[in-house]
Amino acid sequence: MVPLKRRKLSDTGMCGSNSSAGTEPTRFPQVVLFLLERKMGASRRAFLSQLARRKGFQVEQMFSGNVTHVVCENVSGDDGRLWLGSQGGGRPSPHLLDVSWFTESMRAGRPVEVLDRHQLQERPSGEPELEEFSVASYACQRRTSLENHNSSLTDALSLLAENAELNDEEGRGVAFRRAAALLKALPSAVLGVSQLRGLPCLGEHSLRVIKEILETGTSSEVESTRASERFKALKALTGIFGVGAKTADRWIREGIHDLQQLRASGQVLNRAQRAGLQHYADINQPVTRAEADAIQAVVEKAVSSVLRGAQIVLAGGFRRGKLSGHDVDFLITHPEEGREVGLMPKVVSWLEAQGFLLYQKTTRNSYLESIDGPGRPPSNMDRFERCFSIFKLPVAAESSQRAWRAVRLDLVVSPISQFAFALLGWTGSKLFERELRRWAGHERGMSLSSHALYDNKQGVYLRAASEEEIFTHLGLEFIPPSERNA
DNA sequence: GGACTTAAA
DNA sequence: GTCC
DNA sequence: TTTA
Ligand SMILES: Nc1nc2c(ncn2[C@H]2C[C@H](O)[C@@H](COP(=O)(O)OP(=O)(O)OP(=O)(O)O)O2)c(=O)[nH]1
Ligand SMILES: [Mg+2]
Ligand SMILES: [Mg+2]
Repeated sequence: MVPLKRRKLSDTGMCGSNSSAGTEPTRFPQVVLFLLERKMGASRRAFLSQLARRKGFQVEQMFSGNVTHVVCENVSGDDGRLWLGSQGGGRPSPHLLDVSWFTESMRAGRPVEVLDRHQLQERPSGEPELEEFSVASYACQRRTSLENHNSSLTDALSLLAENAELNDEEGRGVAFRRAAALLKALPSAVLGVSQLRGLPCLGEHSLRVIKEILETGTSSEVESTRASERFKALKALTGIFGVGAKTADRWIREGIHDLQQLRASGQVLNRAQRAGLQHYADINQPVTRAEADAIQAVVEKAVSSVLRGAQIVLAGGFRRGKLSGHDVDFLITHPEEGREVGLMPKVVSWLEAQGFLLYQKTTRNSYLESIDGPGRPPSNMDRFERCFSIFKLPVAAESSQRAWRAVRLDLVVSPISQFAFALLGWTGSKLFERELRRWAGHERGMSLSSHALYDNKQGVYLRAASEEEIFTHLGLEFIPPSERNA
């Protein structure tokens, strides 16, 4: 029913455990052991290390060129060699051995001769001990916390995704986004591509990039893209609020590659772009959680002074637990359906009157519903839904400096009947939202937006008073906000 | 060879 | 680029 | 075309 791809993961696990010094003098100076922690586990590694030292073996805590014998458990030969290569070789290669060599040597009280059967096999030896590790196809079927065990890999794939998007190749972009998101969801660091073959979203190209990074530390494609003039120009220009991939591409074709050239060009900018250019440096500086909290206090004051009982919720990346973001997102509602009507212009006017808004664009909601709709009266004449703004946030500063910074602020007003959809839609991540909607359409024949969930087969809207109810409608396990960081 | 999230301006 |  |  549910698309699910299963495969074994030969787990990893880098060094970093602590253990006591040797208890006996070294009896076999020609043998220096190193026990690979990955898959063996820190406590078993410590136990085996101590055992070997009591028998007079030299066991190194850290891998170095002195090591002659590397002992592994449940690690494939490919992955073992990959790990060895990543240690920066150059010296004669040590033996890569299965734990069977170790146990036989302990029993014998001396290092036994290395035989073929001791060499690391292509297949991990303790097959039954391998934990089965399944990865669902859709990002909305799995948990993705902020704890990322593969950040060098996901950074690389995310850059390729960004580059595709900047070049107006959305399909390619989302493919790399999905590949990156899959690695973000893994419970441990990837050791070798052999662990990944068979997983969804990882094709030839992504695996090639991953392999190169595991073997050399970097990807030549990623680094050449990062260094390319086109990528740098696209990033600089789309860093302007109101400038997307197509406008940036046109400007580059006209010889405009940076802000200086743009200012000198006399290009006619729209209002959003003029504001974006004026506040370029501030807007491209990360917003901290403390700044988000400070803005929340102001927005709460604005909202409560124009409508008693109205409620405001921090959404976006901060609701997912991020410590910084590119903007701050708030949802506003009222427990009594309809009381929120006309609220957005009032809140915006209050903020403007207080001098808090450097820029704002308020957009009307023309969302249409039928009698079976989400349960609110029609007539959307004065339903203002969203406000994209630039907030003037007071900050501590020297007397010679300005005492504020610009922060992108998004406000959303939602009727309580649609609030769960708005909350789900505005909590993200962006990829998580796309995957939810793709799941809804492809697997359930439904259409999900930040206003409603529509059953295309029954021809009815499905009501929901909470995010949990929406997941239930979709036949998905509930994923809490902190686990939606796909 | 086509889909790839959905909606507003 | 990946999947169907 | 850009934004969420
Ligand atoms: N469906 C859908 N939702 C989106 C899209 N872009 C953004 N959203 C939703 C999910 C986001 O978490 C939420 C807020 O957008 P933001 O651009 O502010 O992203 P977010 O807050 O996650 O990250 P940030 O820390 O601000 O960089 O809006 C989109 O293209 N489609
Ligand atoms: Mg945000
Ligand atoms: Mg936002």
